[in-house]
Amino acid sequence: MPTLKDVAREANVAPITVSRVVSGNGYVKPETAARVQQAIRRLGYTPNRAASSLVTGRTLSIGMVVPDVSYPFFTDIVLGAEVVASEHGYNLILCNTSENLARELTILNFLREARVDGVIMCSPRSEDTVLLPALALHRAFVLVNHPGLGTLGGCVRSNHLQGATLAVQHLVANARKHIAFMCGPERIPTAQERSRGYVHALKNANYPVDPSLIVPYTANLPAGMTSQGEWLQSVPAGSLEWNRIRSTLGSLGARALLTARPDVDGIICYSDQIAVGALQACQDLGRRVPEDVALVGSNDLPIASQVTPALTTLRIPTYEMGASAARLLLERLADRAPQNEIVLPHELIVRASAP
Amino acid sequence: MPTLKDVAREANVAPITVSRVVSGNGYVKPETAARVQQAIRRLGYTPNRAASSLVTGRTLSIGMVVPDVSYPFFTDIVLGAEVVASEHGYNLILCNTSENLARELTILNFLREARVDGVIMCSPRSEDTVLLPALALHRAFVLVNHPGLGTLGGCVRSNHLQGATLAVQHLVANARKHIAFMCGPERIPTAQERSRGYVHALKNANYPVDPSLIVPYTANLPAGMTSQGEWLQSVPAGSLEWNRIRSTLGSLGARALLTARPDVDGIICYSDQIAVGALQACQDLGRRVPEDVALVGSNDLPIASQVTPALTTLRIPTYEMGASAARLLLERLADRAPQNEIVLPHELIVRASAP
DNA sequence: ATTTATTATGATAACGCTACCACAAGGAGC
DNA sequence: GCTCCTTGTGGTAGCGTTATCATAATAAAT
Repeated sequence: MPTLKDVAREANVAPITVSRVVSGNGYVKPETAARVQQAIRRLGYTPNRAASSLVTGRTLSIGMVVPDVSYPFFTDIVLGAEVVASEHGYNLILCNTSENLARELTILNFLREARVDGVIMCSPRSEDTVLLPALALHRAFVLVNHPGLGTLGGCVRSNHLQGATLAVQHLVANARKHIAFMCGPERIPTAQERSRGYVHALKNANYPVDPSLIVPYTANLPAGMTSQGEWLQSVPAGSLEWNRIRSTLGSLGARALLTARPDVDGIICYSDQIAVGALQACQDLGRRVPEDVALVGSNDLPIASQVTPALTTLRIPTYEMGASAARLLLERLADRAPQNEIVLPHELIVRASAP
Repeated sequence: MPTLKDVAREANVAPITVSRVVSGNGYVKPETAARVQQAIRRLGYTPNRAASSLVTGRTLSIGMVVPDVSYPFFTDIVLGAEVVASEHGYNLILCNTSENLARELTILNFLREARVDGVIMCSPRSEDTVLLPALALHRAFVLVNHPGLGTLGGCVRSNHLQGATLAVQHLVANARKHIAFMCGPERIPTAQERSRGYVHALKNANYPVDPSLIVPYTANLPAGMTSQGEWLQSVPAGSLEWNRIRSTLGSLGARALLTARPDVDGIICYSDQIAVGALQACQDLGRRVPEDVALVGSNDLPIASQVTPALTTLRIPTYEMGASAARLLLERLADRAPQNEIVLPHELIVRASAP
């Protein structure tokens, strides 16, 4: 593979001149530049980023860590971050933790070996006391949907209390009397906040908070399993299976809920997949949606608009969150006095499942 | 950030000795190694891959190019490739073309700058005459679902004729008389092969091949657009919207088909998303599925089992395809006499939409 | 005419790591 | 004794690039 030196020889200039032409820094006479460009094309020269970043100390790349790229919610965040990053000449190194706790640290270490300029991390599940030191080893980092790690890094999150309030008030305005909530995986900060948001919103609406209307996520795992992660690891690898698991949990949970509490006439779910499962449970049990039970999902996944009846759901500005995370990180890399936290609002998308 | 030299000084050895401890190559006395390990931990040393690969000429990384990471079909392929790659000490650099033709070449060039050891490319859409030279610049490459680029690279694909035959014969056995096919995007090799597979399978079953039963993909694009790609680029970025577009196309196409040919009693679709759209069209037009119209999708996406009625669909061994692609690439990198092509079979998953 | 700034090019020395060669100590085999 | 092999350690050079300083020619300002 041709090097900068080869090009220099071919164009009869010093290597440094070729470097200037390629990087666009420094003065080069137009004719000289043209001669160099020609040599580059003739030899098929492509610069070596490794060598370059060795000298400059910057890789112009950002580590992006997500639990599951295939989950459209994260895909959109990645997309937003990627657009902003590439506008500034950075590219993303996309890393999948596969919802696997240990992999979070492995990946952070890998990104350190790659000497990425910064890290954007989505919904980490590791203990903060383990995670923070590992993150702090990086030049800069931004967390998405994981508040409370101080000012060492930035944070972008959506307003779960406001979102939950939208959902609860929609059902209240619909004259629903017994509004249940189906929780997400306990370890995930987002899931915790949505649960809290539901409780707050109910209180604000002067509804009693009845524990029997709150369905914990792990309540319906197969015998012997204590977390969703465990279940996910147990199936032959593959995200196709994972989606089924998520919705199966919703189905089991809703069935138990509706059997124990037949008076429930509204269910707010941590995710659209859980809502899809709940929808199936309703159909199995002969409850009409939305007449008997109103259903609200979250994240506005593609599936939300594809099931019948289509799901009313909370849309989170995922693309904007990714873009904001990248902007926050770039500010930190530039050592500009950075904003620490950005909070974005949810939006209620009203469809047939809760009109 | 501490370097190998710093560790060497701390442990009172030569830099090269530290290198040997880290890489595990060469002889080091156990006590020396322990002292070095201690120094590494004390300083928080992490090796610099850029520097290392500059010397060794290998990055131990593989470029993986896919049109859309969020599409579960590709996610699974990526997963398979990743597992095999990491078993051999390689990691994947995941790149998204966003179904964008120009980005295929941009990305191949980026991967060259990164000096990846090889490239796995999924369903490229660029012209072969443009793509092949760009791929040939890499040390080794493997194409997934894109046959016919000779022996310069490897190829992994699924057997579309066999798959189509499964689907057609299933409907024939079900006494369906007028079996239609809804095509995928014309440019995509996979779509072309599935269309060909359908025609072959019909012929083999002694069914007439009626052009009015073949619904081209672009027939139902909005006015002024000539390709799906164009439509995808036109919406505000984001894969969520894309999924809706894919299924909308299916809905429009099926509606036109069923209006023009009311006698159609079976539809085979290029993808599950198109099938979901077709399902909606059937419901809108008052056709019962599967009584009046049997529906077969493809790829066994999560949505296939989540709609009502659940979709009969062709499952493609995606995980295995990714794993095979990685194995093929690693063989090529090791200069072992490599297999050129691996063809994997489809499997028919029978559900309610075509029992 | 002299100073100052701008344009244009190059020589040299790193960046952090490993390949290659060299050397030495110890044991095995003749 | 000698050769040969294994084990253990280090010196030196170089991978492909850019930062830094140096030099020179031209242009602009005094």
